[in-house]
Amino acid sequence: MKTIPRYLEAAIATADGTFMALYSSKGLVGLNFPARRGTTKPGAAGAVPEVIRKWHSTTSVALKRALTGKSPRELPPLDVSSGTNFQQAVWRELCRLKTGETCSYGELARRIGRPNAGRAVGGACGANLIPVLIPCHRVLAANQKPGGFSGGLDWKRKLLEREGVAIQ
DNA sequence: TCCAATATTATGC
DNA sequence: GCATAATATTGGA
Repeated sequence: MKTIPRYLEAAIATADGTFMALYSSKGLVGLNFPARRGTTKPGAAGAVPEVIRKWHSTTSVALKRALTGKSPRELPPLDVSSGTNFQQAVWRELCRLKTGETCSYGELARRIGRPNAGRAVGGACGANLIPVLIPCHRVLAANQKPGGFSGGLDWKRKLLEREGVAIQ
């Protein structure tokens, strides 16, 4: 699962910056937080297949809604083939969380049938390539402690706050 | 195959 | 509260 064939990158401009979406032939593979400086320019949009343009449109809308604390109406197909079985199980479970709902790593582990794999769940969340759309930010540690976040704890706090979730 | 690292959790001081 | 041990999964030597 290291083989990264060839992905297509497309930019999504939001009020919080320009996100970078990564697509494969199967669907959305990854989503990156806005890079500090001059993000790589939106590549040649002309070479983008029709399907991906549609996905990108859906992704764009879903992302913007998610950023404002609302649940996306529609998600593009997610290509999670880059993750292990365990990770995919975790991500699938994450997608079940509704806006404003939170869950602990331990509880999440329990839901996927690995009651003691809380730590591994943390690892799976950290390996999540599609933050925001796969709500890894809604996962807190046991005592409602913040835990961590790939794109920076700052984002986690901001996202949760917009969904009406207060964290210590 | 083994070793080290982790966005955890439960327990003991 | 802080330090320590236990546990699951992953990635690399």
